[in-house]
Amino acid sequence: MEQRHAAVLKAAGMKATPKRLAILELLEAESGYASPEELWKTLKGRFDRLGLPTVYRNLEELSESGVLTKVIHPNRQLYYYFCSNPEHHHHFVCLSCRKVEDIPSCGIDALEREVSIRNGGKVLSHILQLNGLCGGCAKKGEMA
Amino acid sequence: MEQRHAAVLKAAGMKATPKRLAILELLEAESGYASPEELWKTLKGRFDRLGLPTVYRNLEELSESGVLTKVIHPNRQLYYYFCSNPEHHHHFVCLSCRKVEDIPSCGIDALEREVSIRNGGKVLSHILQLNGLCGGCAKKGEMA
DNA sequence: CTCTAAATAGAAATGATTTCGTTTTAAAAT
DNA sequence: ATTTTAAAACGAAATCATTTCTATTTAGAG
Ligand SMILES: [Mn+2]
Ligand SMILES: [Mn+2]
Ligand SMILES: [Zn+2]
Ligand SMILES: [Zn+2]
Repeated sequence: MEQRHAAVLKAAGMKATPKRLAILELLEAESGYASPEELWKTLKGRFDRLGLPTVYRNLEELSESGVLTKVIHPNRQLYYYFCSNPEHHHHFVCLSCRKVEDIPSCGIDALEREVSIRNGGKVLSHILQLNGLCGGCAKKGEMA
Repeated sequence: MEQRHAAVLKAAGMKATPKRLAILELLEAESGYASPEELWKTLKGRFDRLGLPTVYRNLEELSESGVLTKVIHPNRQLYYYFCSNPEHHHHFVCLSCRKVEDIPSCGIDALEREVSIRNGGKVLSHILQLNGLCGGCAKKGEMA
């Protein structure tokens, strides 16, 4: 499993450092998204030294190379999620327990075409995210 | 036109203050989205006193009552846009000139149903935004 | 016109995120 | 195995967009 992550990092042109591997392992084990500070608090015990800026930097780099996914949260803080699904897809994120579920298909290809054709514009990226309560949390009716 | 905005504010349960009306007029005249500080710099000359926190507060309140639309920007700063289209729809935002164009339809209703049925979750909100370059900017090939 | 809850001012605080100069390290090259 | 070096990490300090707080003003109901 460590090999797998090391290969992913190598493929992304990034050095396979112990801290990066630890971040990936922790995030993969999580069922949901996590904040830089939360990851730092969990991981700093496993290293002699681990700076919060290092966690921020790595999460951002991993997100840019597509290894991690950024979550857009109403509170405007940064959250990241590990998703191994290589297909283009989007996410349903629970605002209560932070679970993330895949949304397999989106009609965005069609929308992109429409924008191009109608206005001559060029779509560089898109954001599609459903926010809500997962099955478990919806039952409990809680907002943690 | 001032009457129209006053009515909108009243309908939203908000007092029609001169500053709120000025914010709405300015944003309606804009073809694109604007930041709180930009609006403040433009408007503070028109009032004896106008605090930046007031602009922030009003933009947020107007956004919460649905009068304005928040733009999700990669630089993580706040931007707001005035859109008078009352139908449910989404936006294509130009990262260069900040123009905003309506996206009339989205397949999100279907996705919401799918999430509910498949996992028993409850979709509380969704984000769909296309980022890119509008027709004009795509031609120029510029990123301001 | 009076009254009051809502809105605003403005200075100060906040705090998540980033920067910077230095030190350490992964991994390529010998 | 050792050397080399560009990348990564440190961590204290800075940044700066956004929010908070208390006193003051005002929109609009009665
Ligand atoms: Mn996924
Ligand atoms: Mn619109
Ligand atoms: Zn949940
Ligand atoms: Zn444009």
